[in-house]
Amino acid sequence: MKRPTSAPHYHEQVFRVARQIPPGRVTTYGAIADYLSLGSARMVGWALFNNLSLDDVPAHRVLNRNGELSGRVHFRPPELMQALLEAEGIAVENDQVVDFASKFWHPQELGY
DNA sequence: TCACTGACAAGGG
DNA sequence: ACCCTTGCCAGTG
Repeated sequence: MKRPTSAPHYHEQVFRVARQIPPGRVTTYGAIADYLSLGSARMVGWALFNNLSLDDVPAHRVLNRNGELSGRVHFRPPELMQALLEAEGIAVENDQVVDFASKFWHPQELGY
């Protein structure tokens, strides 16, 4: 549902960035929060949590700072998050992305 | 209105 | 490397 948003909505900003995470790459709650100057990484998780139904937002590419799939419990089934990542060629082991550092993508890489 | 909660992060011991 | 504390800020009771 679309609602009249006059004030800056955290949701919209988070989605805007999340949608641009390249397939096969991942980023973190903190990186998105930092890029948007939201002040708190918790806001990012909160935004994604409240909009799980949006299929066009690759929420599975957003991890915590350790590259762990901390948000997997909110997928149905929980294993879906890992499955989506592996489908993009991202190896996951023990709820953690393998070689997280090389897969990491920061919003600042947006064509500058 | 106050207190507690959370898909988090950074720093200290 | 692990555990605990603090900062963060919108939602909820």
